[in-house]
Amino acid sequence: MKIQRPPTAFEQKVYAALLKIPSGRVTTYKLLAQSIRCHSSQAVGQALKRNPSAPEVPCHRVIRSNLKLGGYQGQTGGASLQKKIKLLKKEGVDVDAAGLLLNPKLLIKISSY
DNA sequence: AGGGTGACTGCTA
DNA sequence: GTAGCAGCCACCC
Repeated sequence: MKIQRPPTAFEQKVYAALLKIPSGRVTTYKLLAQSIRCHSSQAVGQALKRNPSAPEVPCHRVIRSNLKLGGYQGQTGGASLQKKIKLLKKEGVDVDAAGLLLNPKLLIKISSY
């Protein structure tokens, strides 16, 4: 079991950007990183993985650049992924059973300015 | 202060 | 389409 740490300024930035994503829309780790002035998508992934505000932050709206879902609830595939898929479909995002985004037009760029 | 890890991305074979 | 390698930033021990 991993201990929880207070969210850093960077993480809070990531969560703030995440909350800007409207319902029925999704974004990639990279776009999210750029919106917060970060040139690394991996750092964003770390923040989401450490995401202490699980359901408060719509981390399920973030997918990989290959149009496939990344992970969910600290896992990179498994039952949690299926849950994520269901959630996205519920919001109007069509995704394949494998986690592939069937409608890339739903991808948006966040504007923090 | 130093080293390793990761819910990533891009290019090449 | 799949597989391997390198680059990248922030976090953790």
